[in-house]
Amino acid sequence: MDAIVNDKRERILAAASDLIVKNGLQCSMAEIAQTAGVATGTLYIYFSSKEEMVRGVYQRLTAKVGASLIVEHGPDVSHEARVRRYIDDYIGLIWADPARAILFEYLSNVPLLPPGELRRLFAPVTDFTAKVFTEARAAGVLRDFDPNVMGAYVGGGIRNTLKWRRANGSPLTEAEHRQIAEMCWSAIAGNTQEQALPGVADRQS
Amino acid sequence: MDAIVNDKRERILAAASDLIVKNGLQCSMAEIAQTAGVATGTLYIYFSSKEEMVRGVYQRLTAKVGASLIVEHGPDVSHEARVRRYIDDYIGLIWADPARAILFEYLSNVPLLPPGELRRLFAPVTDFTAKVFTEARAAGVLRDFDPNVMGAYVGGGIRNTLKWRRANGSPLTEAEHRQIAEMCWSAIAGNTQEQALPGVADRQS
DNA sequence: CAAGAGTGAATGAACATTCATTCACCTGTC
DNA sequence: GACAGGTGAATGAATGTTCATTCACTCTTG
Repeated sequence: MDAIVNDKRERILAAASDLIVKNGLQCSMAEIAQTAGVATGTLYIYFSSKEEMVRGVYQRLTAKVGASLIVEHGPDVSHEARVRRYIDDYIGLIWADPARAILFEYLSNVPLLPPGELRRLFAPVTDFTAKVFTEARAAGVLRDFDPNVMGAYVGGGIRNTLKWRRANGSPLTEAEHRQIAEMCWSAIAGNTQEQALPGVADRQS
Repeated sequence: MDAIVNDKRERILAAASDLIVKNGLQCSMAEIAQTAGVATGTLYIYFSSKEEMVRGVYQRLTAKVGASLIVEHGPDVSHEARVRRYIDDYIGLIWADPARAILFEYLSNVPLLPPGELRRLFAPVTDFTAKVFTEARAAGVLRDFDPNVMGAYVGGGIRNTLKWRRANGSPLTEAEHRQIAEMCWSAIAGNTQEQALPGVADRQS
């Protein structure tokens, strides 16, 4: 019962996601229903309108992003390691599923969803990012810039780099992954030269 | 005669740009025509279809971007200065006109314009970026990464940072501008340590 | 210079199509 | 048989595109 309800809702959102990636928001409700294997009218049982269904698609997306980025850190994990972990997870997340990345980029720039609403739906992720960056900054690990600015810079850089890279068709090598992470870290790392920590992996020439 | 023709085409593209920013690609041809002060049928004199008109809008955009970023450098301008100038121009360009930035971001992610076509239309700008970065890298000023990767990273970082920043409503201070430029430079600057400048404030934890 | 003929950009009402939304009717379950 | 979830054809509004018509302007001719 409840499982079926959720299953249908999930299938509708998955179908809508696919078609939005392919054709944008002009994809028809009939096509979405057909892809999901339900009748047109069923869409309106789960969502009051197309616009609200799109909101559901975006929300589903933020949930997955949050699941990939938000992690609990034990007290033994250094701030630098937390930030580096965040960067790695972000790169992995964006590269792992091209369709998801395209959908995210598209919906984030569509006039239908105003910026204020996007920020509200995305709050769990941005809050986590702000927390990690703020604490790292307080520990002197990051620059003395606004943590939100640093978060936005790193995220935008990663997404745009991988978007360009995706067009190439070839897989992302481990070396490239490391290069991008290095750019991210250099952009926001604090000026305090404590990188000469004993035991911590140091950057090769 | 010719001036009038260009004037009308220009007015149509300007109207379309405005309405796309406001309502996305669903804006109607009738509305665009009305905003431009012409009849509906006139649109089809200058463009064979709505899709081609959108292409025209994007092309008009790339022309403006190119005009802001592409500069001739004399032989006395150092490679570092060229890259820093590029970063500054990019920040200025994106911040100067919010509507233009939104339009650019939206059209760059719309399924109607496939990535291959976007790259083709944007080639003059990316070619210039690649040239500046490639030469700077050859001079040892930049990291030994793919110049296109570095260009994409910096551009994406700037655009996303300013997009987030724009939502705040407050103007961009000179200090913020410098901070963003610093993140860009640090991300791509070569490892050759000529930045060990004396007098730089460093805070030790 | 005057007048007639020609040109093609501009127009906007009409057309065909597409599409979000609705609702009368199923179908399985208790 | 009552009820809830599900269905898909019907509907009416919206929209991209067309095209017969207008008209300001230019060219030709007497």
